Amino acid sequence: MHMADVASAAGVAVSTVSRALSGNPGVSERTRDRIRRITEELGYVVSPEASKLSGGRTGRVGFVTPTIDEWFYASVIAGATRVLADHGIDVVLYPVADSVARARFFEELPARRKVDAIIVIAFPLTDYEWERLDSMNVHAVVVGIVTPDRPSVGVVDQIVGRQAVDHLLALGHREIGMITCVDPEGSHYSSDISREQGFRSALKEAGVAVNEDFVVAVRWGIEGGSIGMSALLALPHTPTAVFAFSDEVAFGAMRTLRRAGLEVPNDMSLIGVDDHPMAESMDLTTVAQSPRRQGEIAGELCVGLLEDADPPLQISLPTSLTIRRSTTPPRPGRRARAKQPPAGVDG
Amino acid sequence: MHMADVASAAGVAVSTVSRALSGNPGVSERTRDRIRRITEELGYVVSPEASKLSGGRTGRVGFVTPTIDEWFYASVIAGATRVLADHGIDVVLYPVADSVARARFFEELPARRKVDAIIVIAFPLTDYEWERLDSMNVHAVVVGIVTPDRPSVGVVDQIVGRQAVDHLLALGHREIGMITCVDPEGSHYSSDISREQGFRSALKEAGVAVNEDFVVAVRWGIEGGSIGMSALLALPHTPTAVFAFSDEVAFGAMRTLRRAGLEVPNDMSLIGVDDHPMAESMDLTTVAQSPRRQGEIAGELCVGLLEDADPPLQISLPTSLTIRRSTTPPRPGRRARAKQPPAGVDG
DNA sequence: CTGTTAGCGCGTTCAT
DNA sequence: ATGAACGCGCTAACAG
Repeated sequence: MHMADVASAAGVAVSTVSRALSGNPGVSERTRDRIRRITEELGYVVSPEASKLSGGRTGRVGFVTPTIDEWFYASVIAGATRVLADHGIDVVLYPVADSVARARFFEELPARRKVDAIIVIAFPLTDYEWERLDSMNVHAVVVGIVTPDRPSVGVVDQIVGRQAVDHLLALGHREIGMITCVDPEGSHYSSDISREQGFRSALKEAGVAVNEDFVVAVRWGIEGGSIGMSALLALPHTPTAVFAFSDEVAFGAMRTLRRAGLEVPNDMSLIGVDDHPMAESMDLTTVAQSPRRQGEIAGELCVGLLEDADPPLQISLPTSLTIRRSTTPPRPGRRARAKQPPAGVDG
Repeated sequence: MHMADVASAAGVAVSTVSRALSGNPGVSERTRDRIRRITEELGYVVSPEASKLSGGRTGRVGFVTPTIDEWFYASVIAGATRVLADHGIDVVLYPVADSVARARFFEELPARRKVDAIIVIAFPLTDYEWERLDSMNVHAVVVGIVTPDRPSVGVVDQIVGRQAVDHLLALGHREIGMITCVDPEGSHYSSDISREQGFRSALKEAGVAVNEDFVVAVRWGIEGGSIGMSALLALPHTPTAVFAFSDEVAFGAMRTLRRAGLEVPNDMSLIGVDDHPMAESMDLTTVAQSPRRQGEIAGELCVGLLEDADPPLQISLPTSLTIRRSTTPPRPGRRARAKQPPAGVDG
């Protein structure tokens, strides 16, 4: 079943069919409709390969992402995929889980010649990596981090940190800790640095000195959060409130607190970032963002770029403080102190 | 930069370059190595479009999946993507979130001519849908549900139900409820039916009659679980233990219990399915499965099929009971009874 | 508005 | 072991 079959069935030339199907001008509406109908009846579809080969687009957008199965990344991909699907664009996945895969991706560029655009999720590229990406000669957009000079959409992580800390300050907390994240290989996500900056500047403006013991860096995730809180509880003097890098980190922190026999928020206030689906169930106060929405906008950005429109280049989305029951004013005289030794896994 | 450039740089014909790069026989190892080196130096990559057009594969596998941003699906995709990437195969996403998108997918078959194989995640296809899929003339594999006559990998949901209920029975429970799931449009996931079958047959074999009031069907997810538990608590006579369709459903159920002032497991034992990343933190007893592993195997199945190997067709993976602190023997005389009215959202 | 023609870049015969 | 030539199915330029 080729375009020629449709052409002869319609009694026209292939070029007419091509024009009709691609939506290009130069065909009468009558002919176009007839050809569409016949195409339908015959169940014919244009071969994307042949189409691309002779000058068209690939109709594909590639996603470079650290993981697929974590909430943030999955949500971004889901949002973008929905939007792109509406435009008939397929999404191809290029996971770069660790530094080896990452180096390999930018070295070999497996997406070369396979996509019309690349979307990079939430990790900062080195100059070399940008150079490689640019060498592909396709559009590139960053989602999750607003990036200067690049089409990008994300939240402003300094503000995220401020919102969280301002809330704790407003409640009366002065001894505030932070559990931030580094990736297993020691590099940074960029959001970690920015959120910590927000944390520090909010405290500074409030005239509160940062106790460096209160800032711990762990591996991202529930387990990391659990370990981070264990470290804080081991301090001779503990904070009365903790800002966790993300909700999942906060969940881990909650686990450690619970297993230590401590109550949130009475013994310790806790605030996260994301508004993860579980946050409501856990009564976790958080700075909400919508990765799904970010993905959708990234998709729209891509579509705009591909259509040679000139869409706005840097889009920053607002985040909002969502107050639940994990934060409360500090209780004078009450201070977190493990009532039971933390379980082994938390140490 | 085309194959011709590599050919002239190497002083050979394009056909030789083609053979060398595609790994086909008919080239001396010396020549092949030299061509490879030059290809590398020039940064040349074969055009997948042109390659496919003249008889090759697309090098792509499509995923038909209800969602991308839920843990189970995301994990399957992540597992498969990793395996397929090792074989140089790209993954393309075809989300079918609702019945409209689903009907449209099988009607228009947007994946036609774009992939070498299709992987369907965890939903049962109708005869018509299979017919459409088969009309694409590519391999199709099902993951999540072991499917007769089709290459598939999954767990046996009847056994899942049995494992859960047997555990509750062994603890001494006799009044056991189940929160199962239907999709928002009333159709079934297949796993729901099978797990309920397991639930019923386990009870039957133990000589315990099923109290039909104890079986409630809700929409999948945390919210659904919350509503399901509210329904059970509203009963004049409540179960002492509940089997939730999945961990996320169980999390919702836990929320309702907590907000009703009830304790798990003392007032109610609760068991889920999956071993979701949050299950450990929530101390949830569960029947563990590994969607990631299922995805990996689905990927391997695909690779085998594409390489004309004949891999095993139906692969069922074991599930294992993971006992945590959400299940305990029933307390005689103690029975779940809301101590506070459930919060509005839970009603 | 429609038909004809010439590539798009590569795999694959068939020769050599 | 290597080269030449054809065709994969389509789009774009040109001709009518």
